[in-house]
Amino acid sequence: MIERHLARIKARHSLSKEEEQAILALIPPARPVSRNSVIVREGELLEASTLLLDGLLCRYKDLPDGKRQITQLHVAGDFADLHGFTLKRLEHDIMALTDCMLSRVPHESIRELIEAHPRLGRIYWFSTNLDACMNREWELSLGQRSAAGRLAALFCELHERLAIVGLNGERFTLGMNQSQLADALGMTSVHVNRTLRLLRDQRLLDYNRGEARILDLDGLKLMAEFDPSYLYLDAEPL
Amino acid sequence: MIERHLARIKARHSLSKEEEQAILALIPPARPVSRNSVIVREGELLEASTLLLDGLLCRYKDLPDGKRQITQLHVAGDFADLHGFTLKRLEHDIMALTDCMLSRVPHESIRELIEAHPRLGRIYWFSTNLDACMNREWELSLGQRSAAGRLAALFCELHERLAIVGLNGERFTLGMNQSQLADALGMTSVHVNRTLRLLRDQRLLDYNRGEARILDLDGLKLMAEFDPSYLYLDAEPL
DNA sequence: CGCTCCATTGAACAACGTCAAGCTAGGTGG
DNA sequence: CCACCTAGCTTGACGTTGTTCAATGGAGCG
Repeated sequence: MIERHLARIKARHSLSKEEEQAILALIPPARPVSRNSVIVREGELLEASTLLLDGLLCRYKDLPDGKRQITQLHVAGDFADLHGFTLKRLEHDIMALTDCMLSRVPHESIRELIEAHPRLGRIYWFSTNLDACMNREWELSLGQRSAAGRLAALFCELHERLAIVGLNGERFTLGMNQSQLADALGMTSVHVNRTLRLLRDQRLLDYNRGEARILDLDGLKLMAEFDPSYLYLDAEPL
Repeated sequence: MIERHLARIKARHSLSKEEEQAILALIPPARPVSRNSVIVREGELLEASTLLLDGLLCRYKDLPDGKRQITQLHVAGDFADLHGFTLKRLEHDIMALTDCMLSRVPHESIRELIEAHPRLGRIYWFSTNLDACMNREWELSLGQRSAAGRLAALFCELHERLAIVGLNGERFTLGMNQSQLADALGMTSVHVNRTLRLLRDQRLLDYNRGEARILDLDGLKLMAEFDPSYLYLDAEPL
């Protein structure tokens, strides 16, 4: 499953044999983590970053009054908290949305890797910048798109990102219930339910108990005004 | 005005004399840019990053139907597009909200700097990760806070960030009109106007033609449920 | 069988957007 | 100095989107 991480990188940058070997040597054996486990707590001091090899994670922030915003999703191949390498503590939690396989990479190893391979340092820096691009796209969604547009944009993004690591297809498992979708999209679970029905009635998307099925990808893209350029699938060489 | 950039770094990390000198040597003389100029266009190939020494910039994304989301503001001392060092092209525009002083730092110089000073490399990586923290905080605002809460949170954040570079005080110039505030907060200018009146009537904030005056900072923080930990003013050593 | 979690639905309501009209301040030209 | 011009602010009336509250239903599981 480590190939998914390599695929994620190679979708944007070429890797020499040496670089590829260095990355493979970096990654310890994965361990399973079950659905709904909190992987990283806000404020906790970190000495390693978590690579997601299988399953789905989310980052979320809570307000004192109990409101929650899911700020990002992570699919297989993603480093969930590579930003922890420089931040040392996160300002959000990270939770497993499905059963997952995780590998903990010590910051010390990352530091050695990028000192030996400065270009890999820039590639991983790129990777955290790419996360920020997705954060900004979600800001656009939350601020400007309608409820249906936000839902459509979310599924367009996931479809693209899963395809990169070979998990493409019109069906995929999200594991999120409607209440969690609501927390990601800045709406209530009741309204998520109604908007999902709307999309189903329009034969765009079917979502049932954590299982997504895309019925009409072009229709979804149109509804979302989706432009995948923020995913940098045609990145410049580093 | 270069001290503002140093102050921004030093608010989170110590700098040795050598590192400080290396940064100072990096930064070319600033040039003025007038209000409403577009500094960087989406998709444009970048060979330098822009350091903001005075004034205010914003990043924004547009949808095909004309809706605009301002995803981040930059105050004096910020690198506006350091993420361009690895991304090479941005997925958003950058525009001057006020008359500004800018310095263009070639990517080649940045690369030499961080190869000579790996710790500065990590500090600048931290800086782009900090930008992402603000993006996530804005996601939280856009998704979960009320209109008044979003406005309050924006001004709390700006007050903190300006204080870091020595521009503190209850008054400051934003230069944004109500329509631009609306684009940043995911609402309409009409609703911004009404919400500003609400905050003025509650003696929390006075905003008049681009000039902000904070009347009751604690009250604003309460209204925003503001927690400044995402600004990392107590960062761990790198 | 009963429990629990989640999805679904309806009705009332609140928040925010839309449209349109006036208003104000500051700039410009005579 | 005044007349006018324009961008942006303000306000009201009304429409739409999304929320709240509460009840019902369905699926998996011990």
